[in-house]
Amino acid sequence: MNVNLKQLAEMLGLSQTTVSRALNGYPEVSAETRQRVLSAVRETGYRPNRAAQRLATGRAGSIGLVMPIAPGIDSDVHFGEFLAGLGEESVRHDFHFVINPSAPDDEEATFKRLAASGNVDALFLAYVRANDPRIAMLKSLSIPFVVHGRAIGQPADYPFLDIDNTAAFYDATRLLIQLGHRRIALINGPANLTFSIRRKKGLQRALEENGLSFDEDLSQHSLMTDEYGHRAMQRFLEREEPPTAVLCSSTVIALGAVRAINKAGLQIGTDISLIAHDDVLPMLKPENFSIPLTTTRSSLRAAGSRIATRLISRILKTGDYPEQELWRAELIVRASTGPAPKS
Amino acid sequence: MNVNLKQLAEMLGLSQTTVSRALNGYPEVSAETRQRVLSAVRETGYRPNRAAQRLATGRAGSIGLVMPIAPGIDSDVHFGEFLAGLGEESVRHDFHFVINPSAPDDEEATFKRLAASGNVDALFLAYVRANDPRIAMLKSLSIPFVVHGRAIGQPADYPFLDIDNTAAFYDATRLLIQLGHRRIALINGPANLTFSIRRKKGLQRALEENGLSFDEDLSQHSLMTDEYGHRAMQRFLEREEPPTAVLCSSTVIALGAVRAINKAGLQIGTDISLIAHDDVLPMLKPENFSIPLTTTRSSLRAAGSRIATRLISRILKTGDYPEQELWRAELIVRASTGPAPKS
DNA sequence: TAGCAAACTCAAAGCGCTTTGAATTTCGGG
DNA sequence: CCCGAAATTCAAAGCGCTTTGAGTTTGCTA
Repeated sequence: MNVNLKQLAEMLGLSQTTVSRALNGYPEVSAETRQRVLSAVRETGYRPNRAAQRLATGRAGSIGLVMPIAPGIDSDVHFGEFLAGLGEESVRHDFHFVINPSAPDDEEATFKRLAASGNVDALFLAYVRANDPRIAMLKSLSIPFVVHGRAIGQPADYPFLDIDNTAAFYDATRLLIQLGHRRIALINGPANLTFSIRRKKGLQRALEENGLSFDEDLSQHSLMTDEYGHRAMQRFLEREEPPTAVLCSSTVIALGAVRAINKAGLQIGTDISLIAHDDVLPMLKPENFSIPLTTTRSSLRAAGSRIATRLISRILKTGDYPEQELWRAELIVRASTGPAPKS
Repeated sequence: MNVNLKQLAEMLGLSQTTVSRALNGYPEVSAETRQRVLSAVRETGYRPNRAAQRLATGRAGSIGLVMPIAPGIDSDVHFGEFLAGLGEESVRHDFHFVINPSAPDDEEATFKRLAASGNVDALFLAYVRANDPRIAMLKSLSIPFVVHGRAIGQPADYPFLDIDNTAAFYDATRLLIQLGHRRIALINGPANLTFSIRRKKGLQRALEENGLSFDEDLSQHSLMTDEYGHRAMQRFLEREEPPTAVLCSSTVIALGAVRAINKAGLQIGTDISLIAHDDVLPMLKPENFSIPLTTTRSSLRAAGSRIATRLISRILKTGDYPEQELWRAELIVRASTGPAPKS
């Protein structure tokens, strides 16, 4: 049914070489011949077989991701948004992704398999953990890669794109301190992920620089869902001296936190201040909360798009991009922050 | 650096044939030889090149998806959850996905390209539209596929998995009617998607069967985000005779609707009843809403997993699954539904 | 009109694997 | 101790493409 190069060439009375060259834009084909080839392609609906192309060139036009998955593991909203960013850029260059699901304890092996399979031209790693062994492994793999995030406790000598999480939460905390807050709580992402660690550090640093002490009990780690946000906030509010302000690592967490605050009959922005990190999820905009949320903003989608750009330029050897980028999150003040209540 | 089959065979003093057979579990290899081969693989870290394998066998161990994407298009939370389901099952069979981003108006061509590329063994289609031309196209493609959802206005003579959306919203509406509600609003998904159309039909049918008329003005279509849910609900509440009950096509929509209701000073479950469709997103559980939500429930993730199962069994020609499945959503009554207020 | 570079086109090799059909070895029975 | 069947192993072809190195035309210049 489907035509292949050989048949196409035969139909045209040309050699495979010429047809291939005509298609791939080589200069040594006469304009007339190229036209003939192109219109034959249109008529027959010829599409080159990617596997063969891949085998011949060593390039596949694809980016590989490993998706940790297991019956118990929840999907992460943020993943979809990131993917959208990757896709947005990839589609321009006719690239695709190969997503390899993997049991969480088998991720390294999956990466290796993916790289060796020849199915992908580049790899991408996210959800970086503190001293992440996967990075060293990627470096050993001789295939381009970009890390979204950065490890901690090992030299940053690999290509990455990260946001300055420490600075983001440092700034947020400073704002709260300026408003008079003293007890500032944190509902963070999972404890082993570096962005969580850095955000906590940002909070801690700002507190200490202002002569305040960091209270470990006011810091919670959890999955970034509504439910956990709610639970954590509830627990904070049950304390003898509840915090007067809270930082949330995601607007999804904030959702639950806001609910807990409302339930407790407190008013956001006056009784308690809240700042969330905003990944710019289209599903959930901080400005649409009943009390619009003050946020540290950095678009996850933009990050995805940028990483695709860099990866693709590496593969195609076009353009020249910095190997390491640290984006600054914007602090956007809305109504959820206000002066600390007099106590 | 990486070994290939030829080198491996050379090292072992065997032919490529034998090594290949040993690896792929063919019976005509002596147990001893097989052991030698396997341990050599372990030592060298040999991984077969998938592109070559693909070229030789015609199979790749992959499922192809087309992801519509463009700078303006929002990512959909539901997509990630579905992917998790697909992944959960795929990982068991060492399958992967090839995701091809595509401009929305180029989807058909992208499907064709994907199928012809030889990169995938099966295709998957979601977000079915009313009279979706993509289905006819898939049928013409001679590659297995499963549709998540069903078209309307064309024979259902293709493999699909869908939930009975009509029945779900019919049941939900009946419950509301039994509770005395007469003005029931609907905040639905995009107007061109078949699940939206069917849900509306369910509502309509239940109303008419009970001698109530369907009011087109009480039905809104929108993207399934918090923001649109909020906006739609707000508009409903501004009417002279606001509805006493509302159906939401997603818990994400419900989120915004609840907010609008609260803002209007109304009490959910007494002043106004709400039923949402629950895709079982881990991020947002209906039982955790401040007033737990009555829902029609059907796990999107389970659907993804099931579709992967069917697709893979088709590819591998193992097992035998029904070609068409219509799942029933469960109606789960919680606190957000109550008797209609006396007016 | 010969001669030469430039412009085209081609045949064939090779990417790494599977699989066919044939060759070789092993083994039990006569 | 030979023979045919069963058990192993192998060489080579082929999957569909790119690319090298060489061959053929064409268009000018001298």
